[in-house]
Amino acid sequence: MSTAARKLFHQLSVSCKDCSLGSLCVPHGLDQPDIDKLDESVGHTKLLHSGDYLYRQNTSFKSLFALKSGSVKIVTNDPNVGESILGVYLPGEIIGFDGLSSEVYQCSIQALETSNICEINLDTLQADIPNIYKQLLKHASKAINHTQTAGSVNKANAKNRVVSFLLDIAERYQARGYFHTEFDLYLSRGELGNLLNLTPETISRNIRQLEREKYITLKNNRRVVLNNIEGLKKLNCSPP
Amino acid sequence: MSTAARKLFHQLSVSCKDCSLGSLCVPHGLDQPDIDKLDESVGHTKLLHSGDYLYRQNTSFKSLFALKSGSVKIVTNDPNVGESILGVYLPGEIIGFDGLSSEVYQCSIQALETSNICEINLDTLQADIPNIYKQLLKHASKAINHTQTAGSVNKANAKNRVVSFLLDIAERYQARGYFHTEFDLYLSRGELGNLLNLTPETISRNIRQLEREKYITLKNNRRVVLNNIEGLKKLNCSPP
DNA sequence: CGTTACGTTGATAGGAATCAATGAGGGTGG
DNA sequence: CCACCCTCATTGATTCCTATCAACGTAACG
Repeated sequence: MSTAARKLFHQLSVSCKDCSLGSLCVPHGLDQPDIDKLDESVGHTKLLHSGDYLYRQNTSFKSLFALKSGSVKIVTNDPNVGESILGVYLPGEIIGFDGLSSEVYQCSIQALETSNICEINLDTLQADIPNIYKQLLKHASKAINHTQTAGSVNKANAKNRVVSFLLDIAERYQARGYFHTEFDLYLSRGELGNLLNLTPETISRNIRQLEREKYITLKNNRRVVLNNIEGLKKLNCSPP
Repeated sequence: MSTAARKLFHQLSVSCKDCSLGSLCVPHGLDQPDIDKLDESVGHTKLLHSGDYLYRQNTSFKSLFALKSGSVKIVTNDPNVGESILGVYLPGEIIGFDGLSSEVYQCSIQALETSNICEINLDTLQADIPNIYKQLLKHASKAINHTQTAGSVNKANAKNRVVSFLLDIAERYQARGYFHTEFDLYLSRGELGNLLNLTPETISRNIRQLEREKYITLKNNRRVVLNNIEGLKKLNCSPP
């Protein structure tokens, strides 16, 4: 880690009330005493590098986590099917619900880039902050809604699935106030295909066609610029 | 409603501690005082008939619900895509998480048969029972896991999707102690196709082929008998 | 500079969608 | 009670989209 990076990292180890995520994370809706209590239960920021695991499938549940910066993928490994990528998490999103019901993580979380993550230990929270459970329940609810709509993407053809994915990422960045018309795809064509139930070849063909149609521009194959978000949305509204 | 049915209905209006669902529902993990508090927050059992809505998409969130008997489907209506069936709920499962994060139900719930449903009013629960939030969070977590695995079914071919659906229903009945090798499909071929991202014709062809192969037996087109669950599981493990 | 993994592009094959026709069941009204 | 209608299910023929197979290009890395 470079000196500059180290400095940046330390800046990120702040308390919940000073955290740049602000209302995007769990504390939203809590009053000051509750946030202070939350602070005590939130461990130091973890630093993950690309490829590092936050936790692995079939290990015992320890905590929920809040993604502070970077991005990670959530994957399951079923011996019959192989590795399935279920989605990606962006800053401000809560990770770990997959382990809550059975006390064993049902998925693995792997960093797609350098990422900072806060640990939310439910045991130390105890019953101290009832409101925080309400907040977590809301996050879980949002996760359910997102997973469900992501599942219905499978009804669309290949092109619309790719477009839906790009728009989904853009909207999630936008909802959190990030620049949303240009971002890195930290997933390879193969991983995108895995996520969208398509082959790498089909992903490539459709991304290239979107580029020929001027909807997007590619930089170095991994960075995508959305030139015409409204056009992309229309594409999805009126299937060919 | 017949006299017998009315009598049955009244029998079902019992308190949480006497409910036949027992540990399958929310109270699991709560102590007696908490269950008593829960009882106060649980409204009378609602009776729904086939086609009735428990709630409709885009209406404001009121409560979570516990399905006591019967079955319902959860659907979303996107003007671009039309109606999408996201899944079915069986007895002991919690309904309504889709409305929790935004305070507006994101889906509709429609009864597939005569069904009894308990209402769980979160407002009256307040902060009285911190543990209940823990329980609800676990239910939400389970829902996330289920939705995710259901989504990965879309990677399979048509036959395996049908098999996965049948096995999923069977396992959920079994987990709750119900007879699980014979049950009614309250979904039409078209609805099954909608749920599994296939056409009614494809559903029909695959169901009939499973019947020809003796894996299942159909009664009146809607009732299915699983003759060889182990065989069905093997089918899914080793795709052709 | 070779190696390796990833991405692109083309040709072909396969599986599900679509189109079309018939069959079966359930309810309604004559 | 039966004929009719309407919806759903089934089955076959054909089409279309994506997977598969194959070859080549490209970039990062030691």
